[in-house]
Amino acid sequence: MQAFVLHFGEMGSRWGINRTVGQICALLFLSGRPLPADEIAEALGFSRSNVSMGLKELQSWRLVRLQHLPGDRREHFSTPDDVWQIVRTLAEERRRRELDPTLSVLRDLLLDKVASPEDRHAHARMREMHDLLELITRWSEDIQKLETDQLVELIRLGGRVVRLLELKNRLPLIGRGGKAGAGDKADDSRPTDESSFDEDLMS
Amino acid sequence: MQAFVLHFGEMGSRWGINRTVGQICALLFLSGRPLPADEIAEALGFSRSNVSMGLKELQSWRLVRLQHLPGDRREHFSTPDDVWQIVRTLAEERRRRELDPTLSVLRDLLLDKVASPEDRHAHARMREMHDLLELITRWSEDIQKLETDQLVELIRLGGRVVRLLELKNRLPLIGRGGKAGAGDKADDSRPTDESSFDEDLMS
DNA sequence: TCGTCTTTTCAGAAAAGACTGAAAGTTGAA
DNA sequence: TTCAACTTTCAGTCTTTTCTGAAAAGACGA
Repeated sequence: MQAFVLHFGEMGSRWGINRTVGQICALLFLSGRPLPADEIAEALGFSRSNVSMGLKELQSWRLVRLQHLPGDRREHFSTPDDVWQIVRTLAEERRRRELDPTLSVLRDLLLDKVASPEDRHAHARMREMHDLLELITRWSEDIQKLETDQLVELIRLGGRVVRLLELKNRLPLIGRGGKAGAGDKADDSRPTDESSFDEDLMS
Repeated sequence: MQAFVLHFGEMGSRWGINRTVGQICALLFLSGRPLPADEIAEALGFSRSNVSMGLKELQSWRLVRLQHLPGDRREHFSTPDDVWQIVRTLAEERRRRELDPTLSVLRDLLLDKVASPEDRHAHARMREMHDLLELITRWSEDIQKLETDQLVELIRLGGRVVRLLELKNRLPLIGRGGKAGAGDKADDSRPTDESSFDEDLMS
């Protein structure tokens, strides 16, 4: 447990969240029961107030839930039981905090007039970035709608699709170069090379 | 350009990379041509040596390439032309730096003997975490094998699948047997409960 | 080889961030 | 209402990270 908690402390500090927060989260995750702040402070060797800060932060990430145990006035904290739930919450929160604001900045910038040829290039780059982030945002929103077991299957499916394509590439006699395929997405108007992929998949 | 660079500086500092590095990367991305270190320093208002550090860091992330322009002794730097390439490199590098070490720690910890019932629970949690991370690692390795346009299609496909399932749920007359799926979890190898998901998809 | 142009390194200044103890705030039972 | 149990806040300290200028190291042409 020691090692796990310390590792996630380190990991935490590579991300936005700091060591304290990482460790608290790891501890709560491993612990079989909700813990009160003072036990956390004792277990990790942090000051009580530091733990209080950390817990507040974790709550803002929706990673810990506060609950009251009968016969104990102290507040107890716990992470969700399901690892997948934790990861999903984390992903969603990161999207909200990082992707969304970035997209919003990009949208604004794309409204500006292009003047110099230097700007022209920069503008085009921003659009590419914008489109990419929008695609990912949309995808992650969709993903969030799935039940966890469906999500797991979708991930496995992804892997299988890749391996399938890979296999196909090794047997070039089957791969004819296809066209076809009706409109798709549309939102970015360019005639993406379309077809090939889903057609291959579905066949 | 100003705004874009500043924004990515901020974003950078929320991630592991620092403001300087984020700004340098953003600047190179927007700039239509490779830039020498001193131009970067001037454009961003950092000291020459700071830029040198930043570039070194960016190179360790494989996000910038060094090149020599004819007739100029200075080294020039540029990001890949393709946004997708950048994001993919970033993802791969993060996996290497964050997921892999974590998995390795978890694997080690899972070898330890379980003693107390407290440990029992912690052990189980670590296993869940391990399995999840392994699934994601595998998936991301698979994903990396695709050409960019295939990847884009796969992402779109994912979204479409979700919307399809969602639609199906809204028309319960079609949806026979809910949930399904016997054992889930567990490593891989065995014939995963298979069916339910992809069968639904393919039909 | 030297001299010039360029990059890297590094010790320490400056800034940012984490952490603490003390004090103020909150809550619920009596 | 008061008190004790508990939580939060915050000013200040300590730690870490970032950034700089000066100096060393490297590269190239003459």
